[in-house]
Amino acid sequence: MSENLLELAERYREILRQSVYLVRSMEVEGELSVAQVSILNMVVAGPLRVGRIAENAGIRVPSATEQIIKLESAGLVQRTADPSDARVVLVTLTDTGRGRLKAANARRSATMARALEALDAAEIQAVAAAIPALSKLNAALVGQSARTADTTTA
Amino acid sequence: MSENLLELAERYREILRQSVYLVRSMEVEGELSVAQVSILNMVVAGPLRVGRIAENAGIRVPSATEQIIKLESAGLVQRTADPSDARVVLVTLTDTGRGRLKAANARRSATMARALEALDAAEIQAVAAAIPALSKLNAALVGQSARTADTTTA
DNA sequence: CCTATGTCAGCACGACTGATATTC
DNA sequence: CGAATATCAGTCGTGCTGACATAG
Repeated sequence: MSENLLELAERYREILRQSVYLVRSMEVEGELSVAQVSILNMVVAGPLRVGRIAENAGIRVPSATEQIIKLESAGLVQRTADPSDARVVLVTLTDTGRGRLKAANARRSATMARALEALDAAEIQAVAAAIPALSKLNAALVGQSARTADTTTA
Repeated sequence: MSENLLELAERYREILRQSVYLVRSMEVEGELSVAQVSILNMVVAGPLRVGRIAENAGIRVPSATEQIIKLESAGLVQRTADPSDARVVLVTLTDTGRGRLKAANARRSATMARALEALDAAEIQAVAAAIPALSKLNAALVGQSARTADTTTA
């Protein structure tokens, strides 16, 4: 069994490797970057503190701060102090940000959907059926690596 | 149907977004990077020219050159002129490179396999069943973006 | 002379660590 | 005062474009 798992792991790793480059190649001049879309997608539901954004994104707080400042400069989010704790900065999506995010998401999803059209019904079904498992797999990987951050930082 | 495809596209994009960061977080100090492993994996089967490596990796030739030079400095590959065409540089894996690659692959696959163990049998089956479809999906994405490279680069 | 192949130079983006306010 | 939160400064990795050298 561990044998089969290892083989599956290798094959999925290869898929992932390709995907990393594909995601990069989906970037388009003048549009929001993947990093930016990721953050904006997080604050669609409501204001989030910087630390929480970093955690969700799988990056360190300073990296999140940097992106957020860029997004603020572009007028896509707003930074406000948390009234109950002045150390905390809450990031809120602006209307402009909402619009740009929607457009970026639409374009990216359309690109992906177009690629999905190259698959036959059974293959599409297979991808759809795997989504929950892949999501769980990602969660397991997060818990596993858990970065050195937790123990190292601060 | 296009509706369903769009929804599936969105969900898969989310998986992908997470994966990009997870791949990064799998990096370990002092070990080969993803970029390097990718290239080394290509030359396991035999010598490859720089242009071909770039193409396989989904990067531009200068980027490939840079990585390859680093790998050569580290003694993991060797660059030799193609006897039949002196413009061509052939990249060959050294024994050292083979060893280091094997170790890196083993560690990464083990990490992935450990995460897969968090899944139940049905979920593992779902992932395994989706692999060919995902592979095809990646291929479709490659063909689609096709980068501006082809027409732009001299 | 024109094309193909690869390399060099310089740049952009996005992550990281370490150090520093500010607030609790 | 120590811990938590965010930011600033400086660095690194890895990609890109444009210019260039060499070979076909």
